[in-house]
Amino acid sequence: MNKKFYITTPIYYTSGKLHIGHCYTTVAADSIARYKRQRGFDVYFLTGSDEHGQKVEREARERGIAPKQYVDEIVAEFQSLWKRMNISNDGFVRTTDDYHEERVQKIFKKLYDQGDIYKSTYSGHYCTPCESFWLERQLDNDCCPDCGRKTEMVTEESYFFRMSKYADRLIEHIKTHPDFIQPPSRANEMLNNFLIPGLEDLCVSRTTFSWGIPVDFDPKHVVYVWLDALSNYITKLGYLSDDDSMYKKYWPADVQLVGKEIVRFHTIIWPIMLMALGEPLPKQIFGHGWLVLEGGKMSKSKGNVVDPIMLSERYGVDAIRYFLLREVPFGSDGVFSNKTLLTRINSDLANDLGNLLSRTVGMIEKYNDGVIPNCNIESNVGASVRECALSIPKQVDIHMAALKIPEALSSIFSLVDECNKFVDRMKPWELYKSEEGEKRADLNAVLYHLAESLRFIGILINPFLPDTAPKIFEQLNITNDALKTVESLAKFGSLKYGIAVKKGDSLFPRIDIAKEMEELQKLIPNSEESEVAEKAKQKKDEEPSYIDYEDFAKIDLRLAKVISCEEVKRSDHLYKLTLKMGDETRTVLSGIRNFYEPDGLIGKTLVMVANLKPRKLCGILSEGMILCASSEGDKELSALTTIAEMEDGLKIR
RNA sequence: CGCGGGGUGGAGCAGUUGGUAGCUCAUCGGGCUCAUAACCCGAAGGUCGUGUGGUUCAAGUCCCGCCCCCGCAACCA
Repeated sequence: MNKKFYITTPIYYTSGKLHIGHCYTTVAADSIARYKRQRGFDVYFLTGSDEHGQKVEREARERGIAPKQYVDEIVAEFQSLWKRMNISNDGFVRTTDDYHEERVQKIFKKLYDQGDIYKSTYSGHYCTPCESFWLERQLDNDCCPDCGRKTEMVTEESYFFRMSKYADRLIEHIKTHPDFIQPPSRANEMLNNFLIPGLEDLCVSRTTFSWGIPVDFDPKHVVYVWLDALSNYITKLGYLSDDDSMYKKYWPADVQLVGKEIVRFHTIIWPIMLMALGEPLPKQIFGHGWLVLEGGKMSKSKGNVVDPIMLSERYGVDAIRYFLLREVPFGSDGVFSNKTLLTRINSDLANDLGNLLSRTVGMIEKYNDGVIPNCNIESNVGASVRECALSIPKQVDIHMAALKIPEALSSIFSLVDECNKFVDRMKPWELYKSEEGEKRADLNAVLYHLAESLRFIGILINPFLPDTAPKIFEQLNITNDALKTVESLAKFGSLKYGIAVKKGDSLFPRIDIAKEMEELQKLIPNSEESEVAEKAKQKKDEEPSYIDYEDFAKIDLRLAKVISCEEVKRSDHLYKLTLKMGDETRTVLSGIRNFYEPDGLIGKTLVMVANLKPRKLCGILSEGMILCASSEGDKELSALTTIAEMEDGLKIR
């Protein structure tokens, strides 16, 4: 009987498109799953979608469709993305699936019946228009940090989960199971910040919205989304159902991959839920780092393409997988930029791996009529290659045991490296030219060792680059499945001789990075900024471009008097201005906090774009824009006004 | 204020229990021609944020002080 291995990704929230970061988590989980399958484990790999909650409800409403219809569309996108990325998940759980909802209700009921969930009252600062509760410290002068309106104290009945009861047990578990939370720094974080200071009971029901799983014995409440979402890991396996054989077989999970932002939920709420249910805890919660965009924050202006579909269409799925797996180190963050992506693809995949296959097959064609030669496998020639090849599987295993995927890949590529050096050292082209039989044997040995090493590489790389490995086998014309297994790596020299190789396309075509960077710039769909910048640059070089008067006339410029000015709490730069424009009053956000004190603005009459499409920023609707002059890099800035004092509301033309 | 992460040759990073400072990319020089202008060899480049601080025979590594960056933390209309 094979050993089982259960691995999960988080279920992703259906409030928008998935980006490269989600791909990272899922590709990592996929590689681990494939790796384990390759070593003979009975693997179950689960991913899915988290579909409930207020945010989804609201988005659906804005689009005028039913929540279910909305999530269906998004989930279809998720699934097609995973298909495209070659994700080999065994299950896909949706929190709107019947079985899930039913089992979550059972879990809730069970916890309630045994007294771990109890009904009580919750009081908090509530913003009615936003339908949100806020904590004392989140408030902005007793006002909602979202919309700025006054909040009120509201008391309502809610269900609470007795987390406090299990806190000590959890602390104990974390301390006695050092592998439970990985990397260990995260465990310290959880202990110091949350567990040791003491846990409060968690409010696990909501009545402020309805898009969720109703509490079956008290249907005006819906189950708190995290309770709902976390349960997916066991509901999918049939927990609390008539047929829980899957659950019995696979639970507890061996690895649960999560992004660092949700480590907290997975290492506190989730284990406590399981303790309360009397179920075993997962063996490991692994909080991986993030793929951050170059420059730190969101930086559309840097012009980085982060749409995984577009990237995979351009360079191939395996190139993207390779980059993700290689670039984010164990437990910390990796950097994404177009340049690092392209450099990585070129140097590792095209120059080293792709080229090695290409030159190997090329030489076999040229020097041995396209047939893999026989050779003495104990010859001195290639001893270092054999040694290297035989040592790699173990290295990979060691790294993978600690989920150090980048290091595992690096080990595999050290064999690629060794082979490339081997070629130069042996100079097969010279061996070929000499007529002596001795050299002929050496040449055969070189060719054979290269081909056999590529077989090793193909097998080892398979879990990470599942499209590439078969291409390697194809060109080497390896058809026997026994020669594609990890078991076959115990011995160097199993590759059959006398078989004709089949030269094929380059595994990874080399990319002209400079050209490609330009292309990418043009393709960025969400970065008007960079396009605008580029166009502006062009214009500078060429003649000025004119707009018609009608174009100008479209802009409704007005004088507006500042009535009030306050800081937007959730921003470092923004002021919330209240402007008077004749009879009308407008709220406008402006990023000029570093240049003016509120008193310096109040009473001033400024120039404002009055017909700019309103947009929400920091949760506040901004209904216009203030015009300012500013120097390069915003070193200096000054708001526009009129030379003579004029009445607010006047049109500017 | 807080909590966490970090500051190592041009860029991105390794440096386990203290013992000659490494890797990838980029740069420069050379070699080779089987290969995807790829591959191989070599070189230059670092007072390891800082304190003429402490411990030590010995500190990137341990201790202390200081400075800076980043995340937690919904952002330039």
